[in-house]
Amino acid sequence: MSRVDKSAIVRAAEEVVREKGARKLTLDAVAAQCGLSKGGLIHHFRTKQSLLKAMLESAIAREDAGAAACATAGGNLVVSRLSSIFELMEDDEGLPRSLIAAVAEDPALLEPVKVKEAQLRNEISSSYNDPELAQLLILAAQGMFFGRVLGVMEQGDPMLDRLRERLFTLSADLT
Amino acid sequence: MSRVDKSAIVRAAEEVVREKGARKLTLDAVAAQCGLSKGGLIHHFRTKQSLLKAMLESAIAREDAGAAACATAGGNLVVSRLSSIFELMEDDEGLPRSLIAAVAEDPALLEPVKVKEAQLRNEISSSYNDPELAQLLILAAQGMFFGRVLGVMEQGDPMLDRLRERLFTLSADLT
DNA sequence: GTTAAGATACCGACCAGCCGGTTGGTTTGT
DNA sequence: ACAAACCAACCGGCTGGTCGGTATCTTAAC
Repeated sequence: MSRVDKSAIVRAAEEVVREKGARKLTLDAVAAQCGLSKGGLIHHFRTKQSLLKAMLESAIAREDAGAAACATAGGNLVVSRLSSIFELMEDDEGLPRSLIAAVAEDPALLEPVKVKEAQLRNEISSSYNDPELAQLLILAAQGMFFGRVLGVMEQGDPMLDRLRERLFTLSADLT
Repeated sequence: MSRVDKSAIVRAAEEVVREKGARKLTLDAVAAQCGLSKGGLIHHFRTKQSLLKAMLESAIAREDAGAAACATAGGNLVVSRLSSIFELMEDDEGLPRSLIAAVAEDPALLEPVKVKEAQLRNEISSSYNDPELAQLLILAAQGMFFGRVLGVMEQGDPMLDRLRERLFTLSADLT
């Protein structure tokens, strides 16, 4: 076996991003963070892009888990999706922004996100009798997500809470 | 006077981004694109960041002009804003994505966007008797914008058109 | 139980290309 | 003549990736 496994490396990479920002996500930095030499790191991820991909997949998995948890807790599809988006908005500070930066520069990384999103759209289309409205609610939440994560919206703004509330009440009315 | 002015340089930079992507937006490339040496370029923009800032401001100005045009054509505030967002979504291919990448890595560039957005929120708050709903409509459009620009949503999707339509009908009902 | 052999994990020095920015000079406009 | 515009060679740091080697583990034959 190995002293470190891939998931530990991904966590280390996330840590680096959180502490130093996307621009400083360097192979040396990641290696140092998880107590590995660059050679050792490269042994696990042959290229930086593959590491980015793993980070993206990890993030997606986490978000999915959040949504699933809320879904079993009784929320409908849209409500649980909204919850997971807002949750993601709260806890991690700089990680989402950095992932956005990475993705914006390399569209190839998006593939997994794309399929997840397509799945979600299908589920919505077949679950609600006004799927467009349901879609729009999620899109609004995603808009808030980007606005918040990129720093356009202040987090202290009470407007933000009101909008969040409103989204939930609107989505509760969905059938 | 000079053979080239700042706006020409900004246009050249946009061209580079559109052709080669954000990662390849290098001072040499921009200089070459507008027939200037790197030294000559640096004479106009002392640092790369200042060039990025100019690009951002130019983009904001364009989007504002679009919204203003629609506003004088009779649309209400939200409608004109939606129009300008969708317009931006259509015409430029890789530019918005690259600007997003730049901004995500350097939050300082966001300041102008931030104030514009704050202004817009204020106007909305005092113009509609359900400002939250108006906000949500714009946020949904922005969500679509990000989804489309980052490549998560396919542009051929008929769902996209339906959502756009729906947003306009909803915003037409605003008072 | 021991050992030989192969594979896997890891190390760290090194390299080559890229890129932002500097500098010292030349041209061009007034 | 003076300044602004511009040029082109150069520098230095950073970074992704390579490479030749060592250490640790697995397997299996004896």
